[in-house]
Amino acid sequence: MLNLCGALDDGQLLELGALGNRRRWRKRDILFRAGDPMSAFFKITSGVVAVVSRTIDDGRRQIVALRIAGDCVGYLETEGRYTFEGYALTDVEACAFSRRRFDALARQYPVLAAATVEALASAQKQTARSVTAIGQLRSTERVAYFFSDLHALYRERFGDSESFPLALSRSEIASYLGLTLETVSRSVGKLRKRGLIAFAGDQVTVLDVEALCEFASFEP
Amino acid sequence: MLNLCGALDDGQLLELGALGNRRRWRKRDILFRAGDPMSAFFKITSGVVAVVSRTIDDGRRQIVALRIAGDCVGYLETEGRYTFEGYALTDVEACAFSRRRFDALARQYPVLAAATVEALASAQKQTARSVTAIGQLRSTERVAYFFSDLHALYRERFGDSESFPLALSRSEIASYLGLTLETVSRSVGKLRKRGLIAFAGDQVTVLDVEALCEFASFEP
DNA sequence: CGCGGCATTGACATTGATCAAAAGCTGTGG
DNA sequence: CCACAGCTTTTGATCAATGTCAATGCCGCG
Repeated sequence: MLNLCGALDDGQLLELGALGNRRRWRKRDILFRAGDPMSAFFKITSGVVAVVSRTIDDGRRQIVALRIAGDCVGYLETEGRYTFEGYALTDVEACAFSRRRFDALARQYPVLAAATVEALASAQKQTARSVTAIGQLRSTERVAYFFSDLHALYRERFGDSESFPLALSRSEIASYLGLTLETVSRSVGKLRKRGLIAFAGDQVTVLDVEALCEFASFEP
Repeated sequence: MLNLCGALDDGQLLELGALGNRRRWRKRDILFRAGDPMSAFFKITSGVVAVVSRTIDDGRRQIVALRIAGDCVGYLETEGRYTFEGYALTDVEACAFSRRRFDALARQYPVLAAATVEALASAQKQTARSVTAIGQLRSTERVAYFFSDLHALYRERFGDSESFPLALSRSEIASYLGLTLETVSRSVGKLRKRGLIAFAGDQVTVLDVEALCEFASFEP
């Protein structure tokens, strides 16, 4: 739940790096479970991780955020336990950092603390956008939002390709948007017919960002 | 978008206090507008403020968070401008703090930085709960969630009364939950008939928190 | 007393969920 | 290389939940 990319890649990264511990997971693995005692958080090196909330009794689950290479996950904690679940949507590589030691370091280096604040603030903005989309948009608008969102995420991280791998199944998209997989499927169809997005294997191409945002009646 | 209650009430609060500047707003006033150049954020002394998102072109608005006495609002910023709007749901009193000076101070006092992280993390958890509620629950469950949520908020801040003032109109509740005011009205009716909540003037009483949460199929 | 704002209630329309079936795809083993 | 099993996706036919529109009721305030 945190992306330390910016200011963290500074001098003291070495010291920090010393406590990073690379690990791997396969698609569908769980990086950490909500309620498990937390010791480390993770900085993703490759792959996509879903932050999922299980605050509802019955099976229902909500994907609260998507994290890709460069982002951190598993930072949020309640009473020493993970607040959410980290679920690998693809094969994933990440560095594990001891939260305790990280906090100690952050007390020494204000830059690090500032980066943490920055990362949390950005996560907060993102989640707030999601609430807005889910609360206010109708199904196809939501799906349009989803693609423009993902597009922006990849663009910000990896520059200007209009294509990126769609790591989520229909049903995963559904539980990110609060819809059913059938509705998602139909909506995706509509967007494709309108020539806003296109598929090639597991790659999505956003053909017209402007139109996509406008369709979602969402600001970019 | 931040609640500095905890660690902030420490020694250096004096220094900080020196830059706090008390102000008042009437119900329905706007504390700050999304997109306006940001200079200060606010620590609420009394009243209730809605953080509202206007990322959608047409009129639709989503209340992204509720903030009461003790919380901070207006901390989130994008390119030097407020990300969201702060809207007074009641008459409000708050202290304005210069963001610039606050940041400078946070660089000196690690405790302050830590408190900021803490506050943002807590806001993030709260918003994630909201996404989950809005994405997964049906109308009456959502309304139940709303009351249990508000109940918890007041309880955490002001101790153990089961009653608190309902600062929001049906239509405001609606735009917090992504529903229409009519649906909210009907759902409130149902909850009242079931004896889970009761009204007396502008005061709500939660008669049975357990049952309320269970009804929302939401963990407390 | 009557007006203006909010809340409630009702009738009806629409969206999206649900249930069910068919169509693609992928990998495995004959 | 083909056939088939086990997926996910697409498509279709209903149905229920919620939005929409409209009327009425309630209450405080001028």
